[in-house]
Parts: sequence; C-alpha cells; structure tokens
Amino acid sequence: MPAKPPSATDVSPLTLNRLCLYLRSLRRLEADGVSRISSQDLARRFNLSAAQIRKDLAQFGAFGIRGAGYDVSPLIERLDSILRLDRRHPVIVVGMGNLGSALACYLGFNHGSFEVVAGVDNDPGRVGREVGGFRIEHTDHLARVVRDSGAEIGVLAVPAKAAQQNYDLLVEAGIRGVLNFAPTRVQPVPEVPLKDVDLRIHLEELAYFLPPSDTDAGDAS
Amino acid sequence: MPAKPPSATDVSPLTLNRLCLYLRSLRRLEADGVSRISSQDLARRFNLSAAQIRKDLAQFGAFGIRGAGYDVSPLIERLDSILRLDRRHPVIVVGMGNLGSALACYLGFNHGSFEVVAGVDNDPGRVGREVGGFRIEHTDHLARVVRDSGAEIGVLAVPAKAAQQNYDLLVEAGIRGVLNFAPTRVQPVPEVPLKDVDLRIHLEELAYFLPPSDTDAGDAS
DNA sequence: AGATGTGAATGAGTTCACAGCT
DNA sequence: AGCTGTGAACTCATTCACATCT
Repeated sequence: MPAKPPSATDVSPLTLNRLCLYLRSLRRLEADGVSRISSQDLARRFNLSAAQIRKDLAQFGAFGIRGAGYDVSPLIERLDSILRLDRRHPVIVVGMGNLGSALACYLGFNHGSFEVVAGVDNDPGRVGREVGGFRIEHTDHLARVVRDSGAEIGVLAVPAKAAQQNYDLLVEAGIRGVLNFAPTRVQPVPEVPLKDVDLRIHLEELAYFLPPSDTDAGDAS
Repeated sequence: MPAKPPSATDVSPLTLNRLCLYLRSLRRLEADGVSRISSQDLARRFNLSAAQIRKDLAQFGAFGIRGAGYDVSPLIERLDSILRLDRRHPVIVVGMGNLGSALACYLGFNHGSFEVVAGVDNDPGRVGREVGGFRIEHTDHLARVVRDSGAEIGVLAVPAKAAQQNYDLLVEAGIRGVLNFAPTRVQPVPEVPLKDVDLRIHLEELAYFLPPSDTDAGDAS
C-alpha cells in the first residue's frame, strides 16, 4: 500500500529541484538509447546519490522493478506527470529587451511543456517586431494579450522599478504564475505563485569560492 | 572569544545565499537612511527570520550591539568583506548573444564589486560591436582577452554544445571561476570553481505550484 | 543474485528561549 | 527595558542497512 501522491505543498524545494534534475538526466539516457537503469548507475553517471533517488521517487509510488532498476521511459512519464510537465504551459514574456528575448528562446524548448506564445514591451520601438513565433505587443494591451494567447505563466524581464507594477497587471489579467527576473523582490498575492530568480546572486555566491587572488596578502597571524 | 572566521568550505550554501540577501536588504536600508536596525525589524521588513539572521551573522563574529541592534553601514562592510565583495571582480562574458548582452548589463552594476570588462563571441557579425564599456572580441583570442582585461570570472552564455569547450578555454586562459548559463552540465576542474545556473529549472519548479487549470478534470476517486 | 523500497540512524538546519550585555 | 549571541530542543534532510521482491 504505497503511493500516497503528495500535493504541491508537501514536496520540499530541495526534492523538487532534484526531481527536475532526475528528469533531465533520464531524458539524456533515453536519447542515448538506455531503456532501463538502476539508481546506482544513475547516481554514478550524474553524480547524484542512489539512496536519495530511491527515496525521492518512492515518495510518489513504487516505480522501480526490484532486482532490475527503473524503466526509463515510463519513469520519465511519471515524473512529467508529477511535475505537471505533461501538459503545455503557454508563457508570456513581459519586457522584450535582451534578457526577455533571450528567455523567449531559452525557455521555449523544454520538450514541449513550455511555449512562449506572446511578448510585450512598453518601448514602441520594439512593438511589432517578430520574435520566435509571435509579434511583440505593447504592454498597454497586456490584459488582452494574456487572454488571447491563453498565457498561463508570466515571465518578468523588466527593469526593477517596473516589476511590481507588471506583476500586478499580470495578476489582474488572470495569469496563474509568475517568474520574476527583475533584480528586486516582488510582493505576491497568494493566488498567483511567484518565483524570484536573481541572476546577480549567483555571481556573488561564486565570488565567495574564488581562490584568493595572487595579490592578496597572506595574513597568517 | 567568539569570531572564528570560517573559510570558504564551511559556510553552507543556504547560509551563503541568505548572507547575500541580508546584504541586499541592508543596502536598501542604508539608502533609505536607516543607520541601525534590530534583527527583528530586519526580519519583519524583508520576511526573514530574526533568530536566523543572528545565527548567521554570529558565525563570523559579534557585530551587533546588545540592546540596540546592528549598525547598518559597518555591517554592510563586514558582509562585503565576508563575501569577498570588498574588491573588484573583473568579469568576461563568453557568448554575446541576447543572453550574454543582457548579462553584461545586469551583472555589471553590483555596487562596484563586479565589472564586466570584456566579451567574446565566435560570430564575426558580432565581433567589433561596442557593448557597455568594451568591444566584443573573437573567441579565438580568448586567452589574450582574459590576460589583457585581467578578467577573474568567466560567464558562459553560449549554446549548450559549446559550454564545456569554452569552460576549458577559460581555465586554460587562467580564469579563477566560471558561471555557466548554458543549459547543460559542465565538468569542472577542481581549481576553477564552476556554478551552473539553469534558467529552465525555475520554470519547471514554478509549474509545480501552478493551480490546476480550470479545464483539468477533478479526479475525486 | 541484484536492486528496490523503507524504517532506523545520523547529520544539517532552524527555531526556541534565555543568560548576559548596553 | 531591549536586543544580541548562543546552547538546547526540535524539525527537516540525507544516508545506512536490510527485509523484500523479481
């Protein structure tokens, strides 16, 4: 009697992050023609932990075959379903500068789960330009564009000072979730989950691990 | 007898991440003219945990004033020093497409700690263009550009298939750390810390928290 | 035999609560 | 009084180790 499918609230962020990694690794294996793999093998190949893979997966049911391992394709399907990647998520990008344009390309191809279907900008110079498969619209028409495109997720790639305002606009337009790349915190409403992605923080974290530069004095007190 | 300054290896990633957030919050306060703040106040304003702020900071010494709180400016200086942000880190961007160009702008201004001093691309059409304060060079001259610019950190904003190769080139050119935005894992050498930043994973994680769409069947079995 | 699924053991991270300083 | 710094309690996460199944 296993398989107690947990709801969104009871999977830890750490586990969620790993599930995404597993899925990615499994897709690679599938592409390489591997049809079955043990947790140990998977761990070795992508430096993960075998016990943790099993624990993480077991949380959602018993997908493995004792003595054999996991069948790759069915497991991918299960993970897709768990992570809600088994259906299409239309995405709208708000702010089509360099970052927005790059995200429109990068985020689009994720095995069909995400599709960037619209983009808006408040710079008239950018409105009308064709990017990917859509035409950039003016931010003034955000609500209409969200409705017409059926966008479910909004990606904020606007300057910091415009982030909160555009989040609010997206919420009002009926968006279901928002990813914020602006370097500022946005105050969410409870109904529309928000994830802040801070590109700078990664640099700061990396700086901490930099070996001291040669010119640094060695204080050996 | 507190103040056991830990070395890079013994601060957990979670703590490191929070220290960056504290620093950011403190800078905001400083800009707003706040000169002293208690952990509780800081926690309230930026939804953090007061006890955790104190624990995190105490790890590096006793910076607070009992009964009063923390003096903002000196604390910023201490955090800058702990996070190695008290010196300039020259950055080179490899791959000056939309993403690279956006990163060159975004990452540059971080209170002077990071400065994007160079950018290379292997597309001759982009070589020679002026961006920010530098001229895009060809990737063929990466080693020279790294040397001449004194770049310490490399930012990879190239297609997935080119990531490993360019990491290796950066290492050979004497770079000290690398931030990889390409949607692929790069195998690092131990001497040159690498941080993979996966832009897609954030979307995947967000999708998990999306409220079920109205069209989803409610399986109430 | 060989690998999963899982309780039990360990370890890491967070919160509590209060002594001690200002 | 008020708030820091910190051991102790607690919660969460990972690893171990093995019974269980193919």
